[in-house]
Amino acid sequence: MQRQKVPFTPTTPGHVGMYLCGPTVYSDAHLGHARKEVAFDVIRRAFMHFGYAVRYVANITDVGHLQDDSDDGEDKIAKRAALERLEPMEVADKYFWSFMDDMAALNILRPSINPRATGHITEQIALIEELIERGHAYESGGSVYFDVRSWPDYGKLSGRKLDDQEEGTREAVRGDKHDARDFALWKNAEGGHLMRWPSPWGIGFPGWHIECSAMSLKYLGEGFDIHGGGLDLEFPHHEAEIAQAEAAGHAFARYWMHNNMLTIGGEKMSKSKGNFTTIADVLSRHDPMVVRFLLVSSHYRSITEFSDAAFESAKNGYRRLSESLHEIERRLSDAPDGEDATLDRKIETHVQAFEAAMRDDFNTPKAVAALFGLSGDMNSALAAGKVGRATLERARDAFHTLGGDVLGLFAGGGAAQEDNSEVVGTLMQLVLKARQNYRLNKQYAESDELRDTLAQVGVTVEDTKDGPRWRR
RNA sequence: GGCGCUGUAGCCAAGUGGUAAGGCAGAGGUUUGCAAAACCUCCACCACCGGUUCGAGUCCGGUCAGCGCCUCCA
Repeated sequence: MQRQKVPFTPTTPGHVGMYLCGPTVYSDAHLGHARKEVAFDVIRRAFMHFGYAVRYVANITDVGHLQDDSDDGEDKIAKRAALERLEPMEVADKYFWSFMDDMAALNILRPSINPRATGHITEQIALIEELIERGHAYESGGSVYFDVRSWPDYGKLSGRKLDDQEEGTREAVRGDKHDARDFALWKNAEGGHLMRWPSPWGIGFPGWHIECSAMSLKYLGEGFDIHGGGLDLEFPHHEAEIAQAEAAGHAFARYWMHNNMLTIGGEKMSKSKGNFTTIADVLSRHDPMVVRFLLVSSHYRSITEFSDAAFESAKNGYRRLSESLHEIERRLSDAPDGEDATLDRKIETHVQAFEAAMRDDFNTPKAVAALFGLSGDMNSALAAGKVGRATLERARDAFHTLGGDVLGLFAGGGAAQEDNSEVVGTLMQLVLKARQNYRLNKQYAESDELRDTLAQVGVTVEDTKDGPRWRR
């Protein structure tokens, strides 16, 4: 708990246990979620690349927590349920599955364990009972609260002191609490809460923070390695998780990692501000790999600004990399045997630069730069002539391993033409053949017209030594 | 008010005290029927003012600007 970059040492050699705070499933996920998921997915992939076995636990919050601390506050899932005329669990499942679809599209590896809060009510109640026994929590009016005054360490993660905090409106909603800053472990479900469970304190539902303490300890064990999440969860969510676990006598996460926020026009993208773009919306307009590339082009701890220009830039940059890889693969078909020692050394240099960057707090922008270095050297060499098969294979493998396996780019070969039907492919062949005939007859007006028309619908035609090529 | 972060080229974005990675955009050239792609070349008074140092974008102090958390938020 040093609030700085430190070397990582796993609890169990060769193994890494990671817990990631997942979304509350009550509406479509937005780009901010994508940023977080991609950031930690890359971290997980990097550990795997360096030979660690990773157990990756990412939870789903499907209990509707309160909009605020007042007892009559509506919970988000219930609110949505009323709006969509659905059962609360129907809402949770609907957005759970849409979240899963988004993650799959973004090429996020599936979690080893994907626990849901509603499936771990027993564990949460057990943890609350431990806290009451140890005198760090108290029951009041059918609810249970954590007594922050009883736990001096409260605030150590976010570096704050209780007495410095602004109290403001929270005084007004103190309710049953002894101290305005105490937070709920269990809430009385009076007032018609739809999601409710029996407990030693009556019918109710768990507080927001307790699920993560209970589930991470259950699946990763005491003193597990890494806990991650968005920087906006550092306080109070993660602070509360630590207090709950440690006050109950359980060693908690040893390393904390927080991804920084996405901004639009300099302002944080957030649900409450309404200035967000859903992942589904972005994916309808952009190649998911371009989205990933954009996210990975800035460091996870930096604030990242989003704009149309950023997407345009990412699109062109990503194409440069994937085209380079494609060219290598094309050249492989008639490559001469042998290798090029000088080029091999350059490839090795870039591979090492990439790995060094990833070892240094997962510096993906630097790693991406190494990929561009690899691409540049290969393009240069290929422009100058033929390159030996062994060297081409080495470069291709580097692209696949680093860009593909570690950064998660190049999924599905990275081909932008994958979704093209057989019909489109056949039509394009005919059009290109017709255009070639015009060109051979020097009827350039006609051939250019075909090319221009295709360009208007977003199809680019390129004439190469090996014949015409097209892409979208 | 408390805690914390950021300010690097037109845009995005790295940067461990030793004369500023990378990408996009732009300019010139090679190639091309013309393009596209690719290749070659070019493109930074590191917000401002002091200080420490042989040497500071990097450390310290201050100023200005912006942002985040302290309430649900990735």
